[in-house]
Amino acid sequence: MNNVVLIGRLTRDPELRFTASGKAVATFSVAVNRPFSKTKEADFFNIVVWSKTAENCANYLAKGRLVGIQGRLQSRSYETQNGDKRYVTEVVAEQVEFLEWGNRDEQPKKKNEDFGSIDVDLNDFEAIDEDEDIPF
Amino acid sequence: MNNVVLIGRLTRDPELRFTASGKAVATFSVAVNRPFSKTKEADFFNIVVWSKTAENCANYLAKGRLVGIQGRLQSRSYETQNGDKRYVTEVVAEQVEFLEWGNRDEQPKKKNEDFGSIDVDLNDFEAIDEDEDIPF
Amino acid sequence: MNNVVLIGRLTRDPELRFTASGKAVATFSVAVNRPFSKTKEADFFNIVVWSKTAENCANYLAKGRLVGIQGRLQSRSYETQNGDKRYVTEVVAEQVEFLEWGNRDEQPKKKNEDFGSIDVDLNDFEAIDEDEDIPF
Amino acid sequence: MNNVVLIGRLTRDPELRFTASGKAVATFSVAVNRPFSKTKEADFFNIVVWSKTAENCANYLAKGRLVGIQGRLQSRSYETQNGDKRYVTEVVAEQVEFLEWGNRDEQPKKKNEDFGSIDVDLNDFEAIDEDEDIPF
DNA sequence: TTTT
DNA sequence: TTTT
Repeated sequence: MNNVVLIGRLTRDPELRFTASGKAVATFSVAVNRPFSKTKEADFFNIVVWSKTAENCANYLAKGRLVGIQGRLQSRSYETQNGDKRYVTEVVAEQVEFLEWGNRDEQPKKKNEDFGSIDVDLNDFEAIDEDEDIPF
Repeated sequence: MNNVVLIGRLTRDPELRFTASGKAVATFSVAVNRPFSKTKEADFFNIVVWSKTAENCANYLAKGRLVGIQGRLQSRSYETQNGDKRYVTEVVAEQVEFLEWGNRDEQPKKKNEDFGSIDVDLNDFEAIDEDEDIPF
Repeated sequence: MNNVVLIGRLTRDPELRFTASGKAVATFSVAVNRPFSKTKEADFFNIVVWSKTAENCANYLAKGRLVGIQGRLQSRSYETQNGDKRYVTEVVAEQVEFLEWGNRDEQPKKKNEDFGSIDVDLNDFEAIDEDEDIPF
Repeated sequence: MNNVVLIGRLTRDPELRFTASGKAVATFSVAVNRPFSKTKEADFFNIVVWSKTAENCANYLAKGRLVGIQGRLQSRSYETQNGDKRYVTEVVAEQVEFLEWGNRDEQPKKKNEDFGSIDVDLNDFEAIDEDEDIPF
């Protein structure tokens, strides 16, 4: 059991990359406001999204937009340039719900819905080699 | 909205510390097995628990025990010895459910229940200064 | 462990009532759109909120508004007029996040935030007698 | 966004049925203990599981076993014999984690693991016609 | 720097 | 190294 739900705003535009095997991966960071604390304002989390959802995020999301995210927590380690190990915890999104549509050119087509949900395409999800490295 | 649920096993005994103001904080790490991946076996997360729940965890949990955790994700930064900033993401547990009781001396009193739940005491929770630093 | 997170729209204005002991309870229903199904469009759930949060919901929410809800599932039984038992499942909200502010007179004071979070006041929460009957 | 996590015990053995198109569906009920209430002891929820997971539940679970469930809430209506509409809320499990293995003949094969996870087979999941009626 |  |  490993389940995370967040509602927050993108702190920057999503970045889209591709794995060696051609699988799309989008990454972005999200600011989640804290309800009970006035002095420290938000928590910031790195989000990883795969496949079709990754492309949808890259196409339709932008800095500042409000999203709902459901997924799982993942721990990952990597080596720094100086050769020491670093550990990071990130959220692998299975579902990204757009809670605000843009008013820019990247406006989504489905414009008469006031909010929509861009979910994992299970076909893609199934094809994911979860052990394939994230290309960053 | 910031909600996490995990089921996993402690990778070490909990450590109990106290803030300057005397508030108890327990920390431990949990290994959560991945269902869909055979090659990479588990994710590891740091858990922070406050107040009465912290003491209960310190008293009754031990390395290897299975727990259910409900809480929220938190991002925190600190300075290394060399002065550079490091960012960590951890889980602040609001509820810790014991899914396995020990068979050691630290056996819980309520021994004829086969599983129990040690939840945040709201009295304590309320008293928490969430901006108070974790003492580590 | 009993945890629910929903994002949906109110299907009607919240109703505010009070228990015999004077505790506020708000109830409303929420429509949650299904991502994977085109033919059946939404699921509908009854939400129960207590205390200060109940009053906030009654004051600031209205039919059609988008909210994020975090809470727990509850099963409850009651007797019909004809004396047979009926079972219902509802969501007891611990946190209600306003994802859309109204543009009516019930506009919230904190008007320069574009979304806010109205959480359980732990003081009140603590005071709740969870076995007290919901007045309906 | 529609996400539920429960930990509880089966109140009866799972029942396995098949839809007209041959899709497996298992149903069972789960008792979830309440942490904050002494007088009312548990909430009871109906669980629906599809496909391969349904068969795994039918084969390996039994009354009394402890499980972790992750899924989504679903509302459904049906007609009684007398022709009036009844509404039910149930949990459609996407993941069922066995937190206790049986010591009966239906012992799982993977016996040297002390707990395991039987997840939705995405292949099956994908094939589900979510609008197909549950056969009860 | 990890659990079973 | 952050959103509104």
